[in-house]
Amino acid sequence: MPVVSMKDTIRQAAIDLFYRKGYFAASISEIAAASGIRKASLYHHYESKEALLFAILKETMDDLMAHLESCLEGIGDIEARMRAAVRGHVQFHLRRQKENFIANSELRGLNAAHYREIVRRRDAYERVFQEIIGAGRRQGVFAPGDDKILSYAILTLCTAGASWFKPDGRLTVDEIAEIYENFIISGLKRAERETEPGADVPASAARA
Amino acid sequence: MPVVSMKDTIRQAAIDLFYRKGYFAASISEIAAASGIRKASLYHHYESKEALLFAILKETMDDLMAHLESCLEGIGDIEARMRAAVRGHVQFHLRRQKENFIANSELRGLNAAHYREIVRRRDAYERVFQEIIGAGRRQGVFAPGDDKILSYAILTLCTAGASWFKPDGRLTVDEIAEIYENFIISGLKRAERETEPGADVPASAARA
DNA sequence: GTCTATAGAGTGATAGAC
DNA sequence: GTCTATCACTCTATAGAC
Repeated sequence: MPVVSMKDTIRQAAIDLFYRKGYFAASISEIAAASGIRKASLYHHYESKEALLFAILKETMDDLMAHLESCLEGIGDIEARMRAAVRGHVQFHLRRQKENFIANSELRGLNAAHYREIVRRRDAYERVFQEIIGAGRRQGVFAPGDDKILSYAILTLCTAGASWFKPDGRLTVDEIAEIYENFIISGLKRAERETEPGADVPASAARA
Repeated sequence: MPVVSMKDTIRQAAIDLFYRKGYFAASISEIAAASGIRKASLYHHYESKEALLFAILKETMDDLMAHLESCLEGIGDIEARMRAAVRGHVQFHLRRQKENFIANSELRGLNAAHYREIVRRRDAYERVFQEIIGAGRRQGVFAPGDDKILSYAILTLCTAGASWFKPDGRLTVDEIAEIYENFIISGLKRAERETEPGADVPASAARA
């Protein structure tokens, strides 16, 4: 048995090319060449280009959820749970930068059935954050706000880190995670308190 | 003179298709068809597909910067400046959703010279935010932090709003802008204060 | 300013030998 | 499991008539 299978070699080559050029701009020929085989041989391992994209996205989403669950295990306090969730999210995105970038930008390359499968996983992941935000809000730990919008805000904030992060740059993964952690906890605790003290914000309260 | 020129019609068709399918997945034929002409005629108005993309991105970035400057005009107070900048950024991104989405995801479609031109504009825009953050930090209005990382955080946070916002949805542009405004001001004021009271955070202060 | 026609290259995918 | 050869198609872009 080889140290890494050709299937994994192709996967890695595809991740690299999809990240650098985008799914549509990267060709099967290029992926095959980067894997050291001809393009016809690639079809022995993956039945289509779209299947290769789906395999990458599916594994990334499953690993992301597993990582979140392991980060939250045994933690009860709401603020601690949010800190752990944010830290885990940032860590995963910075450590597996390319795959996560693809997972956030190349969903259009999937067929309808595969698209639904990935979105279902993404929704389940977001729901974990929404539940923590909602629980914190009900306990009075976090200020009133819109759970969904705040969850999108938090997740995209951390996810975006993956687009500028350089592994050998000025800051480490943990330093960046800590900056985000504090920024988010502060934002959640005080957001809107000054304008709507103690009350939930009605969606209809439009400003002029 | 027609109400809208063919050049503008093509531009709008391209914005719509680049937004929905991505730059590489959208073809010149489709853009021409959506504009009511044949593909050969399109080349009378734009010399290449890449030139069409560049025209869209350049105008979007110029308008974005002009909008920011008009939002900040005559405002001196740092917190008020940050609030105005965030509000302006969110407004522009939600009101011109498609163009901004393209500007944040299709830079890879540009040639080297055009890429540099757009990045130069983006950097100038980010610098306005970094200057406000830095001034606030020095005045003690904002907590110590890393100006660049915080500016990326703030901008991507608001930009991301454009990816889920629906113009006829539950919340208005101004409601969303206000949520972000408060979240960000809270995050800036207290971020890291608890862990590093009163001191600037050295980049080398790694956590275990 | 728009058209038809086409050049020239590259695409994802398949057939079948080894 | 990898190869060569090829299919059927699409792509961006150009030539030249009207």
